[in-house]
Amino acid sequence: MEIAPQYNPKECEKRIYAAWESSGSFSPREGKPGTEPYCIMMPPPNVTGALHLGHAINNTLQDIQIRYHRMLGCKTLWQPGTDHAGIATQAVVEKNIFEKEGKTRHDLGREELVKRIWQWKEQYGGRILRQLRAMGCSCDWDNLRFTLDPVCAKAVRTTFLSMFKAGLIYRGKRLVNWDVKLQTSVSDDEVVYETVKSNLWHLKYQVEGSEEYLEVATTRPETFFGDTAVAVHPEDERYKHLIGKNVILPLVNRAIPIIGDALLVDREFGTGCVKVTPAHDPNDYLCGKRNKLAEINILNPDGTLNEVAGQFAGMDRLKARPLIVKALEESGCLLKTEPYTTQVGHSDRSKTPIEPYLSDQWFVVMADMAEAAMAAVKSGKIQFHPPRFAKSYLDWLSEKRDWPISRQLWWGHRIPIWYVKGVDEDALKSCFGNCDEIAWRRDEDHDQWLLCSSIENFKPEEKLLGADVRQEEDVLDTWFSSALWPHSTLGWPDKNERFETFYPNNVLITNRDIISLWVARMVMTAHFNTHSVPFHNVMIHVTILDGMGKRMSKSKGNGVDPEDIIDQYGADALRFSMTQMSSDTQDMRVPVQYRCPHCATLFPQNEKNMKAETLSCPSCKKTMATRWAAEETQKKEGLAFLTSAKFEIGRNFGNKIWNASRFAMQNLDDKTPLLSLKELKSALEQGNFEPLNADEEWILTRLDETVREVTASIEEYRYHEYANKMYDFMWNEFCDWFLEAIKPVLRSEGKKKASTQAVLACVLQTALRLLHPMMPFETEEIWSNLLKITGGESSLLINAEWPSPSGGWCDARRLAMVMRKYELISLGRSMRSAFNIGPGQKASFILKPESAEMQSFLEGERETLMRFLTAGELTVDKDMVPSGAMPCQVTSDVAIYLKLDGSVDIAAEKAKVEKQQKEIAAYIQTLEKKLGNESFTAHAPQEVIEKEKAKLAEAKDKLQKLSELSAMLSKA
RNA sequence: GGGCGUUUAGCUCAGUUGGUUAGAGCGCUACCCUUACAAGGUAGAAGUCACUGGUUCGAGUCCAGUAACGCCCACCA
Repeated sequence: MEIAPQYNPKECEKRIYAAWESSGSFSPREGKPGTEPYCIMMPPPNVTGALHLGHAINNTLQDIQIRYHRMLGCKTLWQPGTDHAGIATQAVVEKNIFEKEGKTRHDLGREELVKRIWQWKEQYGGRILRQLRAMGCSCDWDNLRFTLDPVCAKAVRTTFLSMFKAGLIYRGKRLVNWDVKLQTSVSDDEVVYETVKSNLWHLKYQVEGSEEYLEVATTRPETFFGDTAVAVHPEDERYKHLIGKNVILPLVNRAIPIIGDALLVDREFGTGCVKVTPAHDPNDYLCGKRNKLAEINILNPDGTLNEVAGQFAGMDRLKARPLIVKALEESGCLLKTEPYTTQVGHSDRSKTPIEPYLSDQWFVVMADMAEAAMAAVKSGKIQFHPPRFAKSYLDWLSEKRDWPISRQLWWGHRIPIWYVKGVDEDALKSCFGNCDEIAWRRDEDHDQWLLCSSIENFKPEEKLLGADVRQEEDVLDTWFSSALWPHSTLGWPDKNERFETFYPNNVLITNRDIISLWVARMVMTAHFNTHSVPFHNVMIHVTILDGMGKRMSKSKGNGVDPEDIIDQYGADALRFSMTQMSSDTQDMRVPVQYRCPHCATLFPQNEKNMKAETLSCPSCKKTMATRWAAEETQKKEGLAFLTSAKFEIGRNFGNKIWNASRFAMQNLDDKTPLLSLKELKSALEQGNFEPLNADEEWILTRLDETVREVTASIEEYRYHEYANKMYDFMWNEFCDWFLEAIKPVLRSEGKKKASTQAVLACVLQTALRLLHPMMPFETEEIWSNLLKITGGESSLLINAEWPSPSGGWCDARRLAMVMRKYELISLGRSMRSAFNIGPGQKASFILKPESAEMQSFLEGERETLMRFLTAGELTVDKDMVPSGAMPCQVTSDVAIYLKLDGSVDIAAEKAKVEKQQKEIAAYIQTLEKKLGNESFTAHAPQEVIEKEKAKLAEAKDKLQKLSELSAMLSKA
């Protein structure tokens, strides 16, 4: 069978993924006896978004757990899905429609806009699913969920109704973060603060009936139309006497009171006087509540000033600002203007400045649910990995601020509330009285009923004839449906087998930035709906940063498409590199480069070129488009894609595995059994094979340890350890030593050959199983080749059993001798190099072991030693006495001499030996000092003392040999 | 302002309950296309473990403080 000398991911990835899918391997299947079901919910990405490397690491780590548990034999479910992402999606579609057709959502109307967004979803919603498949994610695609689909919608309505019945849902006027562009409120979490250079305007408010005036400062002068008081500190001697009097607002000549408020006013700041605008500032709002002040709204929903602003009514508040300042100045009420740098909240979605705005909103009462969610973590029912992330979760929940859930959008779950006027309660009772799915409550303030129902397409107006019935226009915050994800996707509230099997989920794997937005809310709703935790573990992984240390994100422009990496390096390379990066301490910097489509030159992405539409290649000077290019014509020049050298390690490792396997398979045949570690062990015990040689004992022992360590690493979410252990085992132990060591046996035709083939096949197939969760495509490809060559029945590695160690291959003494052999080879090679003996040139070595046991071991290993050392001659002589000066290296129980034809520079050799002597003498000194210290021997554990003693003995042996060598060189 | 984290080789990062003569990959130097692999092999150079103090027989590892950087939360008119 011909196997290519390089692994080609493109050739096999699609084919293998199709094979997995068509075999039904992604669907949960009956678990083996003694195993528990295992389930992970994929954090649902925004349906119209594109995944970047942050998602790639997230999904790689999930897939590793899923594949590992599948191999353990668990009934395994990875639930995939996407999120409708209310604001983000609607904003994108609205913008697109406006650009193409010049129409706003109000021109289109609700029904049409929602229809358009669904179309958009159908058109672009496939991209992330493609990306996930390209990455090799083994999710249960047959049960793909979407937060707006009927299953999730039912869960949303049911939850809302239960909360309504429990009195946890209320409607109230609140100051919300108003996005004037999208004309919706956004939650605190969706507001980002940006530093803005502005002014601080000092205004003069004349005290009524007095010559005195108060000086107040503001960054938003237009809000003075909404002022309903001026606050001073009640203990402030400067102003105490004015409390209770009024000041006259300039231009509008409205009198407002001077009040004392110790909470709002910081005496040290500015003038110590604060204008109070309850309807447009969060702190002022609270102050207004405390002092029962009027709330005057100055804005229209679109951000223009309303009639309160008199001559400025109808103007955008930002455009009106300079005019208002001018008017104030002309009226003599502007005292001064000073430059001021301030933090202004911006909408994360539309990037426009947020206006605090008073409006009617729906809220969920958090107190009890937050308490329960905190208890779930405090009691250990939910564990964070690493544990420190529990703190940010608990801190956020402890604030227990009510959750504003209404959004003035059209894309989302419409709030299942109907306002009913003109009927009495008897009418409601007679229409809906015996229905569990309907509840109502009186809203005295508006002389109406609030009717809530979980019934799909509920049409109360059809029953309540003659009444004034109107459904709430607002939709629910996206996080409301995401919060239900762990149970809604499993079909809750309907009783079903899937829910019973997989709920609670085992682990949630996510990034830390949504611990409060999402994780906390899932725990709360899970408790409310199911009286259970949604999952037992929360694994928080590293954040991917760009080369400048900034978080990778789509909007920043530094996001790298996983498919770009896969295109260049392959999915397994991406996955391996991601896994290896995934330690739990540091975030991972991934320096990003552009790749020129014309000449393949790589050049770094930086602040300057990050958002450029086109770039010119620093090498060939040709133009290329970036993915920011607005015009398709620009892209015809060629599209630069983003890449990062970080993934070369994965590709190189993949190629190494490929070639090691290729070599192995070239040396196996259809008589070679594919045994597990335990099967091999028992076959050996039954005498079915020749006894193991030292290298075989060593590699099997190492493999056993690797199985143990790697299993623990995955179980405990130490992914980078998993990657590194596999890397070391495959590259440094399996390839560099073992494969080299067994080459002669494989080329021979002796009795031993079949045994060595069996060992090789066992090690290879075990390693493939261990690697599979991390590098599924390549291992699957090699697996199928391996089965063909050894004549095994065809099967998929994805469903193979996870290895378990066997143990008892050889004792520690034997292992130490093998390691000594490798050490001697390294030392010998070092000498070759030091004396400029070329790679092809044969050299002569003499080994001088201390013991007869070592002598006989090394005799037995003569062939390997000679080959690894490219030796033409090798003597093992316990009683050897060096004839004249010879280069030498020592270990504690064997010395290795290099025989040279020409003369040796005795002085140079002596200097080398003396340098080593010095080093080792210093080392011995520190060890002796340590061991001679009574406190050490008294305090340190016995184990450590023994280890130090062994080190000392070994160092002394080594020094002894160096001294002999030195003495000999002096005589020469 | 509050919280969390980071600082180890030129770069990106490991370093498990303190027991290290401090590791890896990339990059660098020298030699090698040797019949699995040049996406490779062999040998090598390279670090005052941010700084200061403390605890300890012993500190990269624990404690306190300082500095720089990053993230989250809150936000002063």
